[in-house]
Amino acid sequence: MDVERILKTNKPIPLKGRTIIHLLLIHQSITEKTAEALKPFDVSAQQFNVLRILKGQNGKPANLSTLNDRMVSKMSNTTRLVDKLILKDFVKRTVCKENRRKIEIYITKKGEEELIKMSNAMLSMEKSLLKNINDEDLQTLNKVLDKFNTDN
Amino acid sequence: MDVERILKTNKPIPLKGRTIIHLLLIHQSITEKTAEALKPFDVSAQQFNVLRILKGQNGKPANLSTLNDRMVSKMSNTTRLVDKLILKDFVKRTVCKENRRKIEIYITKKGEEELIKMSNAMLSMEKSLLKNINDEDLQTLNKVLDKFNTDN
DNA sequence: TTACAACAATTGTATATACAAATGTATGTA
DNA sequence: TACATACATTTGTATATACAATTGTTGTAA
Repeated sequence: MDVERILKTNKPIPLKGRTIIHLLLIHQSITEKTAEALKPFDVSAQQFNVLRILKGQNGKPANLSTLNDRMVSKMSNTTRLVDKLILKDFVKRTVCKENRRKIEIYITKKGEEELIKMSNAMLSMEKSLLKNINDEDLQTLNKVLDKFNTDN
Repeated sequence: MDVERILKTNKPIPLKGRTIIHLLLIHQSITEKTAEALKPFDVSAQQFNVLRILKGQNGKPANLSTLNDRMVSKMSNTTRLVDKLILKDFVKRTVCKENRRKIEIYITKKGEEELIKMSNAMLSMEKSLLKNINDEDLQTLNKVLDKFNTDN
């Protein structure tokens, strides 16, 4: 990942700017590789994420707000995202008895089975992406990333 | 940026996976802050990027393929992206005399003036985002990021 | 009990992006 | 010259995402 080569420039890039660009380029790469890894299962990264969250519920249902809290995406998408997972028979949706405003979403047997395969594909993707980075470097990386100021 | 808190989980996340998620969360943050910084100028991050590339040409025009090489985005968008910049009178587009297949794109005076303001906004955004990270950490970060395996 | 605010999810619409096909131009070659 | 091929950009279409407005439900204060 040689930032200067990718941007096809010969003048040095300021450290802060270079860092940001570097992160954007790596994100680009992660996104592409994720899409590729999940392609055989016909799900998007976000759909995979929803399935993973539902799995983490250990049988308990999650409603849309909960899903949304644990995701990056916006609320309006979550409904349609779940719609697509229902079409694939990966999740079920029912109205919450206690509070009819809420929707409860469960992962199905089929969804769980597919999720296992997806997770394996994702793991080998991650392994490949990080194959040149040892655990010590990863620790260091995470430590620096922790320092990012992500609040406004 | 406490990954576990954001994902609202109490079980530890594997190092590799945590790193990927960490990067995705930071990207999310960069994207949001960038959009916010550029909002007063009514340009998207990609439009800003195009202007910056054109500025870097030092008066020489760039054609669409060149722009595309230096960008992350896909070719089909570049035409429409430039369309929008033309509407704002930030760039000009002419057919190349030597090779009528090619399109030459220049930044306008107005585009350059706005670009300076945009760049300042972006700089202070970057400064704010990285305010807790010193130069040594940034160097370390870049060194580890260099090790990412971004080829297929 | 009614009226109103808050909540949870959905829908509409505009904009952005991705992928494939189409258009117009140039080049090589038989 | 005529043809096929490659090049550079554009267009069409499907899908994704963002933002605002809407629907249906619940809680609560007068």
